[in-house]
Amino acid sequence: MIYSFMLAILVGLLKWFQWKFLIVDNAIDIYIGLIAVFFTLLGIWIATQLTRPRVEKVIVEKEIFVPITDEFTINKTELDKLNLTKREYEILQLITKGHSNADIASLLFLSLSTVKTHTSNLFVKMNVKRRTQAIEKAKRLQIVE
Amino acid sequence: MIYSFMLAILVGLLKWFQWKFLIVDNAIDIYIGLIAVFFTLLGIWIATQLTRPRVEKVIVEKEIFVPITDEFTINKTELDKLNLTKREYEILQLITKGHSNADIASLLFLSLSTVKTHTSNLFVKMNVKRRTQAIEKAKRLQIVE
DNA sequence: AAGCTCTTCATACCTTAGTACCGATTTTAT
DNA sequence: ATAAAATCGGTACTAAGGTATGAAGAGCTT
Repeated sequence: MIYSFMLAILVGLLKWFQWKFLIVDNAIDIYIGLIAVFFTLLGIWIATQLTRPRVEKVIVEKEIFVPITDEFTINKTELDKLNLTKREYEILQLITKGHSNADIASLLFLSLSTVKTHTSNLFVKMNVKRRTQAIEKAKRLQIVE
Repeated sequence: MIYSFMLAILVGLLKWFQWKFLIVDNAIDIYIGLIAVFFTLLGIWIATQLTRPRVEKVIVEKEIFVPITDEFTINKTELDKLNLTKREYEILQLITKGHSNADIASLLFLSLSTVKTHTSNLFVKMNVKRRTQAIEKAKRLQIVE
């Protein structure tokens, strides 16, 4: 639309210049020059309108120091050394969470006797005498969270 | 330089056009139109040459994982909340290391009774029922190492 | 000086933890 | 298939943990 409008102006200008050079024949160079300048500017204007601004992206890396997420990973080596059974390890985990033997019996649907048997065997394997020592050792060896 | 070269072409063209319209007087509109189109294109070309691409800096955050300096710092806020006495806190620390009441009595040169009194008061303040729960809570609140 | 908290210790009582020893299934590995 | 390990459960006993209550001295504040 803008361009067609420009063409309209162009036509008008042509008529005007045509009339002009009939009057002043020698001034034709000047008019042509003016046309040249005008259309050059028009071209520049069109170009700036049509061409999207060329954007050159320069990627700048900004270093951000992030503390390693304190993901707990069990020390499998140490855990294997202890040679605990599934049940024993399960019970150890509950012990470290502060559960009593009675609690554990309820949680695992076992009798108190069974839990006591497991804990006793567990302590022998861990080479500790009390559950509090088991907790301390388990946390130190990183075999529980 | 390019522009002066263009002006040279322009001068040449003017002479050519001037000569042309002397020969074919009626064709002036066409020549003017050609001039318009040419200089429009010239303007567009100049514009594309002149406009430098805008440089846009894109800052990309690069995460660098830094191992947590595992310097343990006690959570003073949580510790203050509990309002423990020196002795109680001292005993709590020994409990978390797996010591029995008898051990603690020996270590602190106290009677077993005294240790029991302290632990009992400690558990009330910590709102727990057993030493294992105290351990779990103390570690969770990071008030002991 | 009176009041407060902290500390120490004691007795009595109850609960939980832990050991020892046993028997019985069920899994797992050879 | 057989042996070994793991699981489950029980009784009886001892050890340790925990509660309740009281008492007394030390140190601090008002």
